[in-house]
Amino acid sequence: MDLNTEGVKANGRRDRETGTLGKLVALLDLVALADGPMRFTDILSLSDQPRGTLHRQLSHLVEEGLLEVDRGGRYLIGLRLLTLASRSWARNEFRSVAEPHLQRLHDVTCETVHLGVLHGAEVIYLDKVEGRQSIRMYSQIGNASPAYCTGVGKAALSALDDADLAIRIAGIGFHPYTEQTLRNAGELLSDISEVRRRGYAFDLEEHERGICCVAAPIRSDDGHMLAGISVTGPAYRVTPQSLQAWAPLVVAAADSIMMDMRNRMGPKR
Amino acid sequence: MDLNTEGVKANGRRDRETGTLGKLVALLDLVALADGPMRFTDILSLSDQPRGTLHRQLSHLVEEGLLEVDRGGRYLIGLRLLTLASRSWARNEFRSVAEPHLQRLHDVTCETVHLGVLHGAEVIYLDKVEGRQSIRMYSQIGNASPAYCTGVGKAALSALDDADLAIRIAGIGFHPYTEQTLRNAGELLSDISEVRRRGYAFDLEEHERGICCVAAPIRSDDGHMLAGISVTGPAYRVTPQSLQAWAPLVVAAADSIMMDMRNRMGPKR
DNA sequence: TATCATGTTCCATATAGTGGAACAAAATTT
DNA sequence: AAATTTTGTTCCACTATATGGAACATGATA
Repeated sequence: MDLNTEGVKANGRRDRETGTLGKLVALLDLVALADGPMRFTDILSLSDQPRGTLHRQLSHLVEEGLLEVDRGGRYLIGLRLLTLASRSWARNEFRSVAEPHLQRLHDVTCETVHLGVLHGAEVIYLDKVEGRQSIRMYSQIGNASPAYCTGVGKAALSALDDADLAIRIAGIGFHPYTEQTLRNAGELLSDISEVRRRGYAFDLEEHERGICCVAAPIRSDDGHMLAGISVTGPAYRVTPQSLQAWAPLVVAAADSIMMDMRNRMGPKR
Repeated sequence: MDLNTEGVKANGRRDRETGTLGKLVALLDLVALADGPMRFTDILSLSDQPRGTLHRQLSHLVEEGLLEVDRGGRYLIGLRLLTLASRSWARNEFRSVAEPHLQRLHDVTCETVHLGVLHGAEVIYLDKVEGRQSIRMYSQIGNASPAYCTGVGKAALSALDDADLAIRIAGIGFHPYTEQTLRNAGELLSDISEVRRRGYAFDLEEHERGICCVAAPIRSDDGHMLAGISVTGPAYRVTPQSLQAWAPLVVAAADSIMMDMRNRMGPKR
């Protein structure tokens, strides 16, 4: 994980777009973040490129399949990205090691189970096992959320040493998603010391109203990668008591995943 | 969809890597296709770049989060791609329109339902609804498969006009995945005329032994995008008779998706 | 038809990528 | 332990590629 702070915001996104690639990726991001296809002029006003330049950049991205153009000449993210990403996901060792454990955790709790990795001060969800009962909700996989208001995020942060923690927390812009959202570094730090003490983290409607979870951290042996798993459910069904009851199970599953990873890594490949 | 054939192979992948971006994307592809993390030298031997150049290219990709380096200095696809791709997936209008129909089809058949779009001569799977009974298999989403040996692919191809069809079929390299795989353009064309006649396609273990499906084509109103849906199951459970019985349902679902798309698109946004 | 907004192409210039070679660091052999 | 090979990183003159202003299209609106 990258500890270099210069030019990198707390959310992990780059600041100064350097080089040809940087500019193109920034464009990709711009289009991906929009909530629909964008017309040339929309992009023009958001990027600060001259028209000729922008036009060529977009053309190149389209040529490579990273962007697509719909019949209205509007740009949207291309399927090539989906293909690239899916391969990486399918072959991700961490994810595949964790999978059976997530499944088991789901079988016991009957609630949604998440696996996420820490990236800067964000959590990126790598996998989830959904409750059969729930309607199929917006797929979380690949989604990046702030670490400070998610169970997985706080669990993962709790596994950092203080120096590293301080660096990552430094640049967080605390956004009050709900009334329960932690409001500043102080609140986050004290929550994290709680998490360290007991070994698991809660998210009690801190990111989204009506959504709660328990989460436990996963340390890779070398501390190079931090992750977490969580059991999540709607507040009307999942009480603090049930979360509390599940905590040991979540911690145990996290530990098992750690063990499996160590064993898998062991026979130096 | 791109009808330009020069420099584009039948499988849809580009031939001549032009420009800075092209070379970098080719590298990404190379790493994504490998079945594990790659060391610098591995990549060096596969790409035909000089060492200095390759090193800088990789560094740039890593800087942008498109690649990552593990503790052993090996390269693998970065999570940034997953995040980008997931956004595109979640906001894909086609996918979201189709979703309830896929779900319904699954509820009736209790087998796996797929949605895929045609891209050149490949099918890219956009969504799937899995059987509860089956173990969670390798996720197909984002995966690209040859059109000529998949139900969705043949269904989508059948919706093309002859000229377009000829162009796409021209460069296909027919690979005999199983004994049932169509072996050449002639076999494919005659199969497709069958599909056109009856309105739906079968895949009887043509791509993977023991896997069968029925599929129906989805035409977007302007013919700009072609897709298909299928109901897939293991041969021991799914007989040709059950496939035959499901065919009208699949066709009906495909038609409904088309209608919904048309309505959604209608109010010119 | 005239006008304005939007999208595309061109080309001299500046910039960023290139690749050979030299350097550094491990891993392996002697 | 020294020598050798294999692997990874840095440097810099050179050149391919991206840049961006302006001119050219296209299409929508008045």
